[in-house]
Amino acid sequence: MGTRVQGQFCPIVMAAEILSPRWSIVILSEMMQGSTRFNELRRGIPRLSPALLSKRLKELEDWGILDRRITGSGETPEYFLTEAAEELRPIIDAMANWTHKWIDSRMDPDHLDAQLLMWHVRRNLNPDPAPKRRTVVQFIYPELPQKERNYWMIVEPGRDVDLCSLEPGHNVDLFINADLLSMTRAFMGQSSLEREIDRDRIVLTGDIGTERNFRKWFVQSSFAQKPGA
Amino acid sequence: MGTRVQGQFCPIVMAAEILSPRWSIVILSEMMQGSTRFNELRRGIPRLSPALLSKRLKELEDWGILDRRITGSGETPEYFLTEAAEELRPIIDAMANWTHKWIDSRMDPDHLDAQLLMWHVRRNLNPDPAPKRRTVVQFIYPELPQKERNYWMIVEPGRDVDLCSLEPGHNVDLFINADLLSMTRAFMGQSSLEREIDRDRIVLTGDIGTERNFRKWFVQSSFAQKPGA
DNA sequence: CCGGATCCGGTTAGATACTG
DNA sequence: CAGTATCTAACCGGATCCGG
Repeated sequence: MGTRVQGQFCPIVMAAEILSPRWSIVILSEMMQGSTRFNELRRGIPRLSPALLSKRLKELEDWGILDRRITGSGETPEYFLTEAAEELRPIIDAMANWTHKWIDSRMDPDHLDAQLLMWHVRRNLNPDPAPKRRTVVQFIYPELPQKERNYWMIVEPGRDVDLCSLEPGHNVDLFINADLLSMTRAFMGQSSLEREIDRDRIVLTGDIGTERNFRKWFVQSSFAQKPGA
Repeated sequence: MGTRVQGQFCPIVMAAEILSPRWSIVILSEMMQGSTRFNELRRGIPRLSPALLSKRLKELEDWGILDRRITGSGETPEYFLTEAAEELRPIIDAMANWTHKWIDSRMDPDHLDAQLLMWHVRRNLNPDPAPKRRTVVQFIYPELPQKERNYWMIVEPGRDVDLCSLEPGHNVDLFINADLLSMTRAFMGQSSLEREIDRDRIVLTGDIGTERNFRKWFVQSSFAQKPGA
């Protein structure tokens, strides 16, 4: 029968007990976007340790919110949302929209995180039209100390976009010099890539075809355009 | 400008950061039901320590989710929901309905809590028609050890219903002998007071007029009747 | 009484390393 | 790939105390 509620009569207190532990709703959100494997979730949620992920998955399974299955023989486990979890989807979506409307503007311009931003930009990058051959884009944040300044995205036809913070050793097709706050606001939707380029806060240099492509590939955070924005 | 988000780009992660700390959404829920004063919230949320309440109120104020105001001169502070908080109301309501639908049934019959149940029953009691004079109802859970067995509710016209677990020294008008699980299910909506009385799991003895009244006063948890039940 | 602040022991979470 | 193990830091719960 799974985990049971101990003497609670207020549904909000119970809901909090289930959904409040750190990362629980983030894990559910990630699964609602399609992840089913342990390491897929790890990749999808930076800063979540495997120990805690393991613990949370067990808890959520015990609550009947997700289902751990081993599909084939010799297969590794997969996690699926139950009907109860599906009915949380509109709630979690609403929370995301609420945050975008009321909290996004409170981003602290003094504590931005280039690496995490790049991670999200890569995740949202939609390389369409696909390049004919491997294409390398280098992001440069001149204001940052050497170690956090450079990021490379490698776009190869038929493969996931790769991100690294060490020189990958390929020719760079496009350089993007950017102000970190501007790139952040362009991604989050308080601004846009085009506007920041017009204002010279983001400067694209290099192959003109790649530049044209990249402007199409760059996709804002999926919550940037939602109603209430 | 209040608290600021540090380098987060996923709105769900941000929402979790704001709403996940223990009691945060319970406090908001309580305020959505009308509480505005510190001790009103304390009374409304058993098991929440004043220290943590104070901390959470400050955090929520910093996020711009509630507003601390001192209305008159020499007045004590009052807390009010901001517009951002109001837009959380449908989300919190939806969470409560979700819990009722998917989690209520997981109540552990071996770890019920009579005192907390009585606290909620009192809170939901609607003494209408009001009695002419002070009326005392004694709840008895024969299965429980002596110390947790008896509760008294004192209904006086024009006053809040009072609850105590020590003999209040008044004549008792109505005795309610009940099975704890049955009373719990009657309150939570998996059953009803009438049904449990019919099945003799809840037995009312004493003044017949008070009995008739009590059957009307007893109100189920406000979430018991919601859609999705 | 109201609105907190302080202290302390137990629980939870994060970082890192390691394993079948 | 899918987790454990271990250690430390942060957070929480409960009791107590304080000033108006």
